Amino acid sequence: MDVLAEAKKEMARQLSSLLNVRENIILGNIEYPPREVGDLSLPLPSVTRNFNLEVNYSGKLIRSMKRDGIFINAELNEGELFTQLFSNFTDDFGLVKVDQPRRIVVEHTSANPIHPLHIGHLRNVVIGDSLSRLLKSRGHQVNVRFYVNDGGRQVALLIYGLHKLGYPEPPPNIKKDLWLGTIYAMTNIILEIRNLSKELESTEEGYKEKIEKRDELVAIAEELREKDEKIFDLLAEEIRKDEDPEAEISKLIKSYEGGDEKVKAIVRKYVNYALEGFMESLSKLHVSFDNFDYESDLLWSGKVKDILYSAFESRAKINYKGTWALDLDDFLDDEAREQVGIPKDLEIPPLVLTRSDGTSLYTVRDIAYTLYKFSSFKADKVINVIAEQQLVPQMQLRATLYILGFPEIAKNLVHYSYGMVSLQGMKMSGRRGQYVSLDEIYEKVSSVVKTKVKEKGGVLENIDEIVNAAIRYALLSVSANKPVSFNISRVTNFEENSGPYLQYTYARAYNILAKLEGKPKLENANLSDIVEDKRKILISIAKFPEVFSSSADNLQPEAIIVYLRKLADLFNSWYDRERVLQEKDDGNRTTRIFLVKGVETVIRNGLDVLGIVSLTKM
RNA sequence: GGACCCGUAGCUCAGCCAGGAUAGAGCGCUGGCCUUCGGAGCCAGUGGUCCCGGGUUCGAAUCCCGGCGGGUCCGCCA
Repeated sequence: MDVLAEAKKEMARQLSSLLNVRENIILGNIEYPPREVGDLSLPLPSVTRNFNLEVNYSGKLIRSMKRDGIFINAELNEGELFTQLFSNFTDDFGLVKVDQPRRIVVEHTSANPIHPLHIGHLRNVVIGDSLSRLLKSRGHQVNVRFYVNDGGRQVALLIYGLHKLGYPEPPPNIKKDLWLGTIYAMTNIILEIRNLSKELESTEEGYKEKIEKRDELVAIAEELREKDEKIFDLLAEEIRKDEDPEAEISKLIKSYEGGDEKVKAIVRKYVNYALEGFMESLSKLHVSFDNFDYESDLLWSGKVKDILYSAFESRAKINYKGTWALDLDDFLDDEAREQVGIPKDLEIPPLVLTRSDGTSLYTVRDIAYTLYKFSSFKADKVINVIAEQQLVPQMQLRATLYILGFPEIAKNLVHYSYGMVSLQGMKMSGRRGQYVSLDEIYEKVSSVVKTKVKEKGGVLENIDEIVNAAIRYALLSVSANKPVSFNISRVTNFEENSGPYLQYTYARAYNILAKLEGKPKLENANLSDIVEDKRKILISIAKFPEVFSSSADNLQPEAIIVYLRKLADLFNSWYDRERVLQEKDDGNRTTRIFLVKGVETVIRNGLDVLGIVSLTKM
């Protein structure tokens, strides 16, 4: 039950008759004043021209109201608030369910199965998982999916490299995705250098830049070679023997798309090795998926072909650079753009339908996948957690869906975009093997946590949960659309602004309650003890239902982080000043126990929707 | 060149979408607090042209327009 909402209603009801303004208009303008002038506030100019009035009201949840300049400030009756809040207090306090649950697909992470997950993926993982948890807690039906990108050129390139090596098995002492990543990067860089050298032979144009670029690539190649000289040299040798590697890769894509049984078995085997590695990394962060969708299944099922057929029938079809494409720009009017979230002035590039060799392209496969996500879960809404770099392709996707006759799907497809992650200035490239893997990050944070726990004489059993909290907090506390600079020393700083700080605060609250003998009775509480810190804590607890609901409805997990940190600050300040269990007065002790229970519950529920485990010992 | 994102304290960021009172945290720096429920804590101090210039408004960090700086994208890659 949202008692604070009741208080606001009471305030609005009174002012409604006084100002002759509709109640819900007032309700929508009530805010929390920044300073200690009251608990709730209505700026008069937002609802009326009549500023010069006097208010005199004393009611149930609202103790008093008075005008202060252009504001009407109200003071809450903390005793009534306390009684109402705790007379109906449950373990799931604040996790308010929506009236009309919806069916929502969240697709996230979906990393290419060709190299280990790195820090860029980590942001995707953490955002996607928190959104899923938030929406579930809000009462929606949520389906979490991982798109396995096994249909493109990148996997084909990896398989090409593995083919040159005679399809080796990964050595037992190395993580499979890491091993694949090295082979992929080696293959890619050898081919890049080869292609560049060819260009240098045939053209004078941009000679100097190309030489410089080649030198850069050679330097990267040398670094890669150090990882495993035998494999690198063998790969380079075998690729050199190859007359036309690009044709080989193209052939691979064709036979895989065509469903060649031998190729299928090989590709699936290695792709699944990569996925095994992913899941091993992700399980440490408590991330799981309901479905893994292989691109190739869409191809083999004919769903991609169906899309192509209808695209070929479309009046937007054009001939583009020697192949077929859809002209998205001229077939979307301003209204359509508005509906599917494409800026009016943006020139949206045509959607190329197939490669000249007949093989399929990512965005086209993604159209089939989008339709599949909607239909297989009967989804009202699909949220794709994808980096901002893919803004334009995601727009092309929505535009195409609109043009091909799926306007509703285009409208309900949400691109949840997030900014770049950089690691202390270093730029990452999976294709070149330049990245810091998620496992490395995890290990680094973990070793710092171990050292700290030992220093403090804490328990070792929850180290993994502290690492998870530190990582999630660091990535979630920055709004998704902002770029993030991931800095290990900041992530491993567990002072006030951190996940472990919240866990620590939780443990404090929990352990007070754990030592409790007997059950406190609400009617024994001394309401006049609710002053200063305690009053602030009470009001803060009462805000949780509102914070949670709006965080979930606006897809803003960071709002919960900010709120929990403020609550933890309030609690810790008070904790240092006053006792709970040692308090002599029974009435005061009872009041305080209820407040601690409130804090404990709110932090537990808040952390839970963020995927952070509340610890009772650390 | 065009489009999109970002610009708030020395550093990292909340607040901006739904305008409201004297702009908030953490780190850093200075100085204090361990006989009491867990010091990963608490208290005090330090620190701001909210990138700049216009406009709208009773009121702008927040909305609009124009700049500046940084990033991203503009592929028959994903």
